[in-house]
This record gives sequence, structure tokens and C-alpha cells, in this order.
Amino acid sequence: MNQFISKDKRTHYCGNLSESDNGKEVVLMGWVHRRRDHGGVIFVDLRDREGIIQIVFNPEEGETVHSEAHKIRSEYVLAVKGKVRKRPEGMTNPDLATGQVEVLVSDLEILNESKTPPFSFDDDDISENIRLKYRYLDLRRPAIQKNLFLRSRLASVTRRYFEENGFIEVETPFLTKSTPEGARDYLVPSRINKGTFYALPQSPQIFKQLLMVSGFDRYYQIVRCFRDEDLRADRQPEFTQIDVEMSFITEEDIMQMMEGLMASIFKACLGKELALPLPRLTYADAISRYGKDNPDIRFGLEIRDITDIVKNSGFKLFAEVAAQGGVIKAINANQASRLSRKDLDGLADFVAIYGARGLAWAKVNAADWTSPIFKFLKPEEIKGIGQLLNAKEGDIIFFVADTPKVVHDSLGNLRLHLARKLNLIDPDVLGFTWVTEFPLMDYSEAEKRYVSTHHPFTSPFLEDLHLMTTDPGKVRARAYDLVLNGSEIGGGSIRIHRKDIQARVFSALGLSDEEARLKFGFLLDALEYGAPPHGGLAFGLDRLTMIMTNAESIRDVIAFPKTQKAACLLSDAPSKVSIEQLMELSLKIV
RNA sequence: GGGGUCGUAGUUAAGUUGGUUAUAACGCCGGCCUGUCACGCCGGAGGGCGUGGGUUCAAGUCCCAUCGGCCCCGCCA
Repeated sequence: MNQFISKDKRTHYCGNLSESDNGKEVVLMGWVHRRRDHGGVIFVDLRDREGIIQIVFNPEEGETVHSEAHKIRSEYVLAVKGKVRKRPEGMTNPDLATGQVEVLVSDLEILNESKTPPFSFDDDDISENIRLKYRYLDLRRPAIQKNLFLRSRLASVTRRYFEENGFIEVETPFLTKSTPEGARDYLVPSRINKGTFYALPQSPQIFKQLLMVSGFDRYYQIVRCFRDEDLRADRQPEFTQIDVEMSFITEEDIMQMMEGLMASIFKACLGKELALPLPRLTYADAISRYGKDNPDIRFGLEIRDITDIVKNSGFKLFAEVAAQGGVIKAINANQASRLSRKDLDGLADFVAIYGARGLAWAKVNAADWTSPIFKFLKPEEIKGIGQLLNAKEGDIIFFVADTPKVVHDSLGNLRLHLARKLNLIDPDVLGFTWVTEFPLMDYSEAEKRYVSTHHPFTSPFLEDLHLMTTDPGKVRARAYDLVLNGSEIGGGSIRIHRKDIQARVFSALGLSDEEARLKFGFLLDALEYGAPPHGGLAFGLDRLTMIMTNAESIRDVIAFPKTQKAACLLSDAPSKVSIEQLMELSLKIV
């Protein structure tokens, strides 16, 4: 035994064999994907990470091997030696990459048996429950392997790009200090310092800024980050960031550098050329035209403001909303008249999710509209709306009247919903856009104060500084997000490097000197020792991989993901710990 | 914190207004078969319906609670 592994080394991957290997003696290792036993000849589809090859056991080639082959079952691990040969005329399999050839086996060793797997590796609709419990089997599926190979390539191209451009990769700590701004932290109790806690980083933000103070000039890191917030199809509690920071630069320099990175990645991973520079939108435009700060620009259906047209409308709701400082906006779903009355009612339910109390609609006919609100509107209003939205016969216009936030949320999401329903998105188009000039701060109703849109170290536009005390919501930030196909794949900013400006921002955020010092003291100290002008950005590696692989869930691009309840079904984490462990940490469960 | 949806053999699903031994396909096991590639043919085993209560003569079907998967709102600087 043990002829294989130690002596007869593997010569080829299964999936790499082709006609050019015809006649070669090869040694293969792999898993039994399927077995077809014809009584005489036995076919086995042998699978490894590169693909599948049909191997043949023929009784005429040796009775011992053939009888051993009878024992083979699904997912057994085999080592075989044999000769590659072209398949006989008419016996090729065009559905298989290696379908022109097969391997006639002369030696077989069953390296390991396998229990019958709990699900089929061909099946696409296995419950995630089962998939995640047996993740090591789920990961045998070629589709998922392909995702992880692309992810690895993406990371590798990224490293090469940054090395070529003079960046240094520096590791920053995972056991660090809790920063109460922003997301919830994952906490780690300190045994040595009882009653105190480390926090796992939500991002290496402060450390990378410190590295700029230290003079490293150009830093990057592919780094895990942690946020203890609720999960979504594109959100995991631990995720990977491509983290970047540069000194002595403006936003133009960063954006250019990052566009180069995107071009390298898409070229190397997907063979796609990007047209640079990438398009740009201001935050204000993104919101007003698309209702979102992560607009999907691959299709139209843009939002139009009709407040001025209908503020004195005979339709009382519009007039009232306008009088109360709300807005009335609309989108034209071109040629959507095939939507049924039932569909339209469904859309009203859809926008209700985002707080809209109603969804008015109008089917555009040659001479008039079919619409519940038609009779309330004056002819000039109908004309004005029709012109602004370029309405043609067969179109359906949708209206929402409410606060700006509700209008933008509901129409922004309705726009996406309709695009999918009406099949308006070309899957081959890459909808890149930068979104710039974010507001520095938003008013938080929950906290009754202004909070940072991005983070408190983001530099304001200097020309907006005078608004800091009078109208903080109007101050623009030197921040920029990169959006791809309606997904925020990265974001960053020019940072504050001057202590006086940092103090003004903290004060606008309602942070006292003491509080600021308590939370970020070490950064503030550092800014006093010759901090260079600097800025950076971070990409979500998982989300980028998701888009590039067309994955529907972030779990499909992460080897061992968590469920929506933040659990790992494979390892059963999180789990209870012993009382001894708790005592050692001086912790008590309340 | 909230809304929605799902949980029935190993897997994927079907199970009408509650009613005899709970279906099917694939998989699995056994037999036959020398060219298939979702091989074919014959035969067989396998679950008591996520869990715990309850209503009822009778519950997979109704009610309550609970656990878990997924999607979404809030949240995610």
C-alpha cells in the first residue's frame, strides 16, 4: 500500500487534462463526483479543484483493479494511475471541459472512504442551514470554489498594485481600544487588567492615520474588521477591508490611485477594461436624481422634483405636503403599462416599507392619464409633469409626497425594484461612480445632536467652515465613496491634520474636550507632532468580490460565514464558556 | 427592537375545508448490465412532519409558546 502519495506523485490536476496529453501516463488524485457502473466497464467522474475528468475501469485491463473499483462510492478519495486517451468517436462529452479525453486506469488506491454526503454537489437549492453546517462539503462545490479563487486573485492583484506604487503593508492591532462613535464594538475582556476590555477594530482608521504621522507616506493593508451590528445579505460581523492611506495628497490623487487599482483588478480577474476616469456625482445630485448615496447608474428611471409644479395643486395632499416643507417627486417607469392593477398595489406596499404613506401613479394615454389623482390635477400641472418627466403614451409615472428622506428612500428603492422587475439592468455593464461632497454631519433624531456622516476625523471643506456653528448640516466633507452597481464598495476622505479644525468639528458634534480626549486622545496628541496632510480610503473586499462573482449573498464569497444571527453553524460559535473561564476574567453573566 | 417568509425521509419538495398503513423525485442499499456521462432495468430500506404545550373522538393540517434558516426596516461613523 501507499504506492501513491509517497512514491507515485500526482502529475496533473483532473480538470487540466486535454487532448494535448493524449497518450501520457498520468497520476491523478481526487474525489469521486459520480460513478456509473455498467457491470463490465465502470466510469468514474473524478473531481479536484480544477475540474472533472472521466476515468475508466475496464475488466480487460486487469481484474484486480476492476474489482477494487466496485467498492468506489460518492466522494471517496482516489489515487489513480493510467493513460490519457482520446475518447472513441461519438463518445465525447461537450458539456465537460475535459470531455474529449478520458483516463484508462491501470492502478487504483482508495485513499479514503466517505460517508454518503448529506446533499448533492450538483444541486443549487440546498438550504443554507445544511450548507453551512457541512461547510467543508459545501466548499467542494465548484461554484463556491470559483468565488474563493477569484477572491484570492483579487487580493493578490491588490498587493502587487500597491507594492508597485510604493505602498507598505503594516499590520495594525486587533486587540485595541473601544471607540464609542459608530457601530457597536465586539469586546474582549482583559484577564490581566480585570474589569477592562479591548475592542476588536471596526476599522484600522486611527492607526493608519498614526502611520502617516510616523512618515510611512503610503500604507495599505488587507485587514479583517469587526462590527457588532445586525446582518444582511451583504453584511457580516467580520469582513475584510482593503485599507489605504496616503500623505501629501488631495482627493484627486487618491481617486486616481484607486481608479488604477480598480482597473488592475478588473483586468486581471475578469479581463475587463475600465474607461478611466470613472464618472462622478456629488452627494446632492445622487440623492436628488437617484434617491440614494449609492446610486445604481446602469439604468435611467431618474427621480424628478415636481414640488414647484404641484405646490398649489387641486390635489390637496400634494399642496399640504409642500406647505409643510415636504417634497413631491416622481419617476417615469417608461413603457411600464404592462404592470397590472395588482402590481401597482404591490408597489404601494413596497414603498410603505420605507415610510411612504402612499404611492400615486398615472398611466399615460394619448390624450389623458388613467390615474386615481387625474381628476384633482389642473391641466397645466399635468402638462408640466408630463414635460419634466418626458412622459409618452404607455409610460407609468409614480409619485411620492412626503418628507425629503421618505421620498428619496421610497423612490430610490422603487427605482431599483422596478428596474429589476422590468429587466432594465444590463448585467455586463459596470456601473462605477464616485460620490463626492458628502455632508460632514447629519442630525440624529435619536441622539438629538449632529453625528459624523463618515467619521469625526474627516476634513470639512475649508470654504464651508463658517457654517460649522450656524448650519452644521450644510458643511460639506472632503469625503468620497466609490459605488459599483448600486453598492458602496469603498469610501474615504481627506483627514483633518490640524488640531484647531479638529477641535471645531468635535465641538459641532457636541463632544467636549474631555470626552474627545477620553475617546481619541492618542490621535489628538499625535496630530500635535507634525501630522502631514493625509487621506485615504477603504474598500470592502467581500462586497467587491460579490459583485465580480455575481454572488447573491456575501456568504458565497466567504469561506466560513456567519448566519443572520451571527452564529457559525459549523463550529457552533458563539457558545457558553465554563464558570472557571468567567471567574478568571472576573466576569458574571447578568 | 420590528415586519415578512420558511422548517415534512439523507436532499428537494407535494400534502385540498383536521379523518384509515404520510406522497413523489433524486440519493442510499441489493441484484442485473462492457461506452455511459443526470447511464439503464428490477427489487428494497428509510420519516411520523423543528421542539414543547393545547383544542379535538381524531392534528403535518387549528391555537399558544419556543428554537432555527433566509429577506427586509431600524441599526451599520
